[in-house]
Amino acid sequence: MLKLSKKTDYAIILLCHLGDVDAPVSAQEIAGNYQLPQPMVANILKQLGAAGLIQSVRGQNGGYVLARNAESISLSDIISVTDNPFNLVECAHDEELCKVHQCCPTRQPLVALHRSIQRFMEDMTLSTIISESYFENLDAGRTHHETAHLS
Amino acid sequence: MLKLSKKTDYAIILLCHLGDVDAPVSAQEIAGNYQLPQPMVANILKQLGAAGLIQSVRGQNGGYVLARNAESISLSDIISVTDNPFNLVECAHDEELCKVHQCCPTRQPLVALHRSIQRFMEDMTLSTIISESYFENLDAGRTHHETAHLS
DNA sequence: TGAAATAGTACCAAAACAGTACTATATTAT
DNA sequence: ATAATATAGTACTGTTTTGGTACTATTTCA
Repeated sequence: MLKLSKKTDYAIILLCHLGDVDAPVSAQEIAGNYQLPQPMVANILKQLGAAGLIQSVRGQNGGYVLARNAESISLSDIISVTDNPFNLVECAHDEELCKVHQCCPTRQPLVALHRSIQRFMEDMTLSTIISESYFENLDAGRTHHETAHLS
Repeated sequence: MLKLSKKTDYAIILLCHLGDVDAPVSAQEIAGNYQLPQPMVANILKQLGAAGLIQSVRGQNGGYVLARNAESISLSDIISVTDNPFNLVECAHDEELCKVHQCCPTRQPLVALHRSIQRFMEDMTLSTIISESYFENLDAGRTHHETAHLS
């Protein structure tokens, strides 16, 4: 349906938060701050950890921190973990999947659109997202954020 | 999952075909031509007709023709009919859906991405798609249009 | 030792997707 | 007239994806 999944939506919020602090942050803490379902947040963090985008600290006072700096994490990286790797049309990566590729009238322009979106998402890093966030500078000291993508 | 639905995918193929001929073309004819499931093709054509993108001619020798010229039908128009109107995030069109947009850390950059994609899809008309598919037959490696609207 | 945290799955309900089917109506060729 | 071919409208269904929960095991610290 050409829409970001909730999982991706949440993941961006979580990563933005981790990009703002140095000490490990727990799933419970983030879920509480943004009013997101705690088990979902926990699962997404596990997944982001398994993918190497964040590092986990186990045990009491544990949590998660970014595994690399925010400049090197792209929106494309995030979506690849929480959705599948971006594929506007199936034939974008594998031409053989297109059963009418000999006479397909749409592959070329759709692949062009795919690549444009792909490139945009690769260029948009977590640090870009954080710095573009409108209220970030005004609100940096706050510890409680409300979420805006809850339907 | 940030992927075009089959319905949209098929719709683009159908409309490209209709943009290439003047006489009405039937659902059966197109389905046969592209090896697509006939009932699906018929349903999509009905939907495109109801939305005013194509005109129907009933009765024997009937079929469908474009209701307007190919320059005035955009990819955005098509997607609006066969999927829902494009919405990368729910708050992109209606800020009020964003209950607490004052504190949302991700809205701004995601809406920027939304608008870039939206604009690309509005600029990409059916005639563009048709002419680019013509290029593919002559020069399949030609991809220099790909970042025209998103960079 | 117990509380708090991650790790790894497995599970479930609701929604969306892809595709089919059926009845009714319109047009045309014969 | 009527049979054939086409759209109009809509309802249905199986499968996949999505959104979210639950459970067990392990790690760490106080």
